[in-house]
Amino acid sequence: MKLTTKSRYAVTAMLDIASHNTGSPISLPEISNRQNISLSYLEQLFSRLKKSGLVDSIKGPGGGYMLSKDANEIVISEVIQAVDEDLETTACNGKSNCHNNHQCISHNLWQDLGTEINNFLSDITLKQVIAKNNSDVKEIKLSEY
Amino acid sequence: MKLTTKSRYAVTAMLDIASHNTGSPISLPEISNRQNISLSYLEQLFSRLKKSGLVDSIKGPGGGYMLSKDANEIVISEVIQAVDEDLETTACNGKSNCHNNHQCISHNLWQDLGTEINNFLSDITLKQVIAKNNSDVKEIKLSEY
DNA sequence: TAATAGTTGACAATATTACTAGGTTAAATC
DNA sequence: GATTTAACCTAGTAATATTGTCAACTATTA
Repeated sequence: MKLTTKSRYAVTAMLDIASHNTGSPISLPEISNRQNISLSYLEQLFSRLKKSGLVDSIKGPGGGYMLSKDANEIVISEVIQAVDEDLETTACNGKSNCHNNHQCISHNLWQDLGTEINNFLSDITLKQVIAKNNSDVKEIKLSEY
Repeated sequence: MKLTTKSRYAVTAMLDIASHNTGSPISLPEISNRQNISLSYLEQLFSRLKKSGLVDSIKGPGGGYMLSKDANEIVISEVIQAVDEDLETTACNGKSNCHNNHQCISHNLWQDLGTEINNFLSDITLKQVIAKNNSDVKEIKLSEY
């Protein structure tokens, strides 16, 4: 699980579509204006999102992108994984060139932590984030979902 | 909260020190060998970690770095924040150039999510990660801490 | 059906960040 | 005091993120 501005842009854009879900597609220029993300960059991100099957596209005037499934079926982690390839696993992990125990241990520690973060982000859907926001609650608490 | 290889290297290195805590300092060449992280890169990371007050250093032969406080007082999030400056907050956030509501809403959505991730990583200390690993449990579950 | 404008899609160029290489300074041992 | 080991500093290179430009496609409209 990698978490950068790229991830944030992708999630933000998906949230934008989800919250403007009127049945008709949302164009990238719209999202670019609303979210202050460069159009070129959005195009690259949505190329990935489409390849991952998270959005469908329609060309021409009135076209744009739509969520491929319902907003409560798309979790944050899959959006992130669509645009940010995973962190490389360490060279040592499971391979023969790891000579001492301590090395593997430390590597596994981080891997487990990464898994945990991933689980965390797999529990939150686009819809949940938006619903929570609409209810005017300042802080989002996972336990409250 | 930003999560990259840089973060992972820093956390791994800190875990390495914490798990070899014999009172005497740990040198970067040691960590470099055990964790397969380039020495030069470790030096840069530890420059940040020291500035943030997470480690103390001793020069010369037999020198190295030590945790500045106990391993159960250092949480994962502060290690990450020491080496990876925070994600820039969006240009719109709280400023006058945000003209429509949707924009701010979407920005806040991500910010809240970021806060939540940060809270999550603030609940886990170096010591907890190591203890969990020593107990031979495959998966780490936050609820079990 | 031809022209036009809105839109996705592909590719090059720039900016930022990750990572490496080499040298300098401080402390310890011989 | 010379040598070794380590932190510390400065610059360079490689990779990635971000932006800019242009081509290809599609619906509308005349």
